[in-house]
Amino acid sequence: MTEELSSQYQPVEVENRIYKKWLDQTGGFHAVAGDKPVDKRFSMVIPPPNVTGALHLGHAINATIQDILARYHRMSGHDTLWMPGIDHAGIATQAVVEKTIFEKEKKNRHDLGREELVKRIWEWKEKFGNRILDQLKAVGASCDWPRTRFTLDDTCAGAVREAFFKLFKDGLIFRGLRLVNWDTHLQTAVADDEIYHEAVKGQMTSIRYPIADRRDGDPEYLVVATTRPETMLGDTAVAVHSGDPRYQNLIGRQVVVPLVGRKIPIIADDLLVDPKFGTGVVKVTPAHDPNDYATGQRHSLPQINLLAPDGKTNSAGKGEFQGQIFNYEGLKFSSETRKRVLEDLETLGLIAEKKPHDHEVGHSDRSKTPIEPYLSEQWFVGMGDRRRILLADGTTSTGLAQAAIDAVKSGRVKITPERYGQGYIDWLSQKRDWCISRQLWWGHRIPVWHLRMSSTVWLERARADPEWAPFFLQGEEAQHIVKVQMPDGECFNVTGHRKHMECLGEAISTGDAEVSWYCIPHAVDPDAPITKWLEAKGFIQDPDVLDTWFSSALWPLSTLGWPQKGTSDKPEDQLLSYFYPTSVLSTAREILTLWVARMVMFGLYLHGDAPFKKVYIHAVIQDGNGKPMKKSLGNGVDPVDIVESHGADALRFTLASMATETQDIRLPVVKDKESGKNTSPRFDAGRNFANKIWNASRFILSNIELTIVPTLDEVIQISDSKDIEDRWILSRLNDTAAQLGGPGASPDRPGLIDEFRFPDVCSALYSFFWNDLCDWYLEIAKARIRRKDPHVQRILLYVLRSSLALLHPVMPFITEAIWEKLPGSTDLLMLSAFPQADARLNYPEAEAKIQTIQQITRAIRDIRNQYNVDMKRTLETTIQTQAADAAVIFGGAEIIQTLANAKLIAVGLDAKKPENSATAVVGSTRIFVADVIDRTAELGRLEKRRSELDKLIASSNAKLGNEAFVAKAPPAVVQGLRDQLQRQESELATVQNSLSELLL
RNA sequence: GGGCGAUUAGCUCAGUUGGUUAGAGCGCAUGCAUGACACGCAUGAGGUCACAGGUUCGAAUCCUGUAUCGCCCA
Repeated sequence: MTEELSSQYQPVEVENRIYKKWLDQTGGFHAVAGDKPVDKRFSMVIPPPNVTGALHLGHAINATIQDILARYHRMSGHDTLWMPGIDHAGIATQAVVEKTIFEKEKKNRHDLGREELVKRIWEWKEKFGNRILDQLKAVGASCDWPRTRFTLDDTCAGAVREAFFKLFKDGLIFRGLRLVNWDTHLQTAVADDEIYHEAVKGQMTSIRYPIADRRDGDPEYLVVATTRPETMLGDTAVAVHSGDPRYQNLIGRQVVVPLVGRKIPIIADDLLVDPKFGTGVVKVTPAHDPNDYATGQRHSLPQINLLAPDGKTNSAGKGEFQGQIFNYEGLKFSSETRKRVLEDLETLGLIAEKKPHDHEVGHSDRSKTPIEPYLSEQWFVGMGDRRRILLADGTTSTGLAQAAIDAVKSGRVKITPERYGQGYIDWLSQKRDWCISRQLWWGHRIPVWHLRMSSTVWLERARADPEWAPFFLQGEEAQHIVKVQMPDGECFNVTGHRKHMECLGEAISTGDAEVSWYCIPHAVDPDAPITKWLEAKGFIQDPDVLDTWFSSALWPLSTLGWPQKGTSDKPEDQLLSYFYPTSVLSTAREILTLWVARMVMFGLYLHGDAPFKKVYIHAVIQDGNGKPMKKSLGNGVDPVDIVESHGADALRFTLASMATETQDIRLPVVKDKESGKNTSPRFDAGRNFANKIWNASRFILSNIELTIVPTLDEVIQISDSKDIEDRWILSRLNDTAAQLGGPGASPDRPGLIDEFRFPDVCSALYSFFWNDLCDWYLEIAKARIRRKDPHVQRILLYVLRSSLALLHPVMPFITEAIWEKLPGSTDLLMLSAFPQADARLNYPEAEAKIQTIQQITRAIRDIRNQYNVDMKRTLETTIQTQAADAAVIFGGAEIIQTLANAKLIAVGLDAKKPENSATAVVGSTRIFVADVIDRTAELGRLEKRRSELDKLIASSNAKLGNEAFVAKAPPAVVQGLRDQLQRQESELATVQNSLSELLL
């Protein structure tokens, strides 16, 4: 049957079949809540990829890392859940779909209408949304696929409404007028991280503002420089530095804003104004610049918004100046209005100076158009400190941000590499309120119903209609909870408040004032009767949707079933109580703040514990020149291409080898000549290793005739017999298992996988399998293998099975494919036990002896190569050595003779150097190979070694001659150096000896 | 402007609390169709640890400064 195995591993032939086998036999890697203790459970949530996305190397490296962890823990006997899913990615998805619709049908979203657009996006999602999950499967991800979640599905939506209700009830969600980043093309607020900055060529214009009510000695104008002259229409102050002597007596006076004619104050603000820069006078436009906004807050300045949502100047953009009417309403704000303002100022002679000025302008990542700071009403989650907030575990904190800071500071959440913890804390420490509303149609509709009318009407209704009464009569100020009874008797809690949290009595006493009520029904079902009830009463649902990060922040909770105990009432689905908090979150650093911090906040606030114990931040892969991989640069490598060309295991092994703790890693990118696709020679390393595993296994399989699996005891018994190489390879195997971790690992003694040291995991596996097993053990054992020695067969099968198990988390496909061909394999490898190190398999004496044997073998091979002796010629070798080593060499004579193709003529202290022989020196041992002498070459070799030794000995002597060193260095170090010096001197003597013999 | 990271062999990276002759893979050189594998085997060459100071008996490792590259925040 082994003849069918080709001499080169063909991943495409096995990967699909193996993956299907896993799915079939594990129910799609299905995990259920069981009854294991907490330290025998392992859970992760996948960072949900964007529904519009395709797999890139960042996903691939992260999926590899997570899958290594999942498979390792599963094999270690832990109940293991890896929760998959995708993110609806609000603005990104809507923009993509809108764009395709426009290209095909020339219709924009307003032509389609909200309902139709959302329907189209869902259709699009059904069609393309699973592509990235299929790609994750192609790299071998063992996620619990039947539990796949989508951030916009019913379960996640229920969690969003529950979270919103609780936040609102506790006063942590509020409505406010803030400056947001406005995308005038998509007509929505966008987050800071959705903006990129681009240098544009602009102009710095200096404008004269006439001083109002001039007194003697006053200048006629104050000169103000700006790159955005159109914003002057909304100026509400000009500012100077309080210590600036030029303007000292003008502070508190007024200037007239040209074109609009408004009188505005001259204020002193030392934060905004740098007296050394420009004229030392700055215009202040609170509604159109973040710094000016802050200045406006400090000085209680009015905010004049000039911008309509579509990017045109609104009705505030007009006025009268010097008897003339100026009107800019309806003009594009940053282009047409700017042009006209400049022209009008020019005509009035109010431009003092114009000069070119390059500056950075924020652009929307989605529409590629310039961002306008825009003052608008938005919903916010309050991050800052307040009297106290109650967390779900009953403890309190001063605020959401503070709670998340404390979780990391206290070690409750451990971030690896540690240095990233500081960035997380710094970002949260700003405690900036989180704007959660987006003027989009794709996303979680904000669950707020709003009604505005005069307080007298409210009061009339409350008196006349008992259904209205609760809003006025039962509201508890502290909780803002109202119980509303439906006509059929069902009750719903509703939380809500009137604008600015006024108390009801005051509102009514203000007479006919307009009063707004915001209601948030406590209902997980979006079609619950309460919403109909509210709408029948005239309440209208907020048109906006929530920031995508709001639902992402709930991801560890919502996927596990929160606010319920699990995803269903069945015991096996009680995921939240069994798997929360999750064990590890593996992700990229750029979302540490936007996503990770918010998950921690919500986890603590809503469910009383941080959502994960550890956060692992993986490195970012760049191209060979240190440039980030970007579509626009065309320097990206598509992991799916690598799966096709090299196999998933090669991809995984290579990526895991690169997953260091530095911030960035480079992957040299080359274009494949045949396919024209980007690839990298680095992946060859993984492919070659897979091929090596394949061929070694093929060799072993074709040479064993066993039907049952050897037990550990059996193997120990065999290894205790005469063959030292058996003890040696078992000891090496055992050491490798101990390094990686496995069931024997604990928090006190973590293995390399537990410590996220993936490159070390890979190199341990590589050097064991390739160097120890293939290069040495298989070669040593070949003679026994050929003569069908039953002992060696058992050792081979035992070592191969263990090796495959150790390799499986990193290279699951090939190991499973070989495993199924092994005698006695009934279960899947992925469900077998991860090898555990066992002290009985440590053989230090065998390791030391084989090391000596290896050194002798290499020395003989070296001579063969140096003198170009044909491989086929057997080298007659004499070894002159101490008695102790002689015994070892004698014991390993067969190994040396086979591997070096040598014949040992004599070994011992009195072994004589034959005529015309070459000499190799290993410590104090001399190895003579007969009849290959080349005097010149030999002299060269020995001289070179002598000069190396001279230097080393000089350096050792210098250190040991230093009294301070001997006195202060630890005794072990001093002794170690003395021993080393002795060895060096002994080797030098041997070399000298050989040299003088040669010169005779 | 503030913070973080990187700089070690031609390339990509390791190098744990400072301590014996700084390691690996790829690439390179030489030889090899050897009953698992040429995606292989054997052997070898190749490093002033970015630069300049300092601390120390001792520095790739700790400190200060400089340069270059990159990331994050403003």
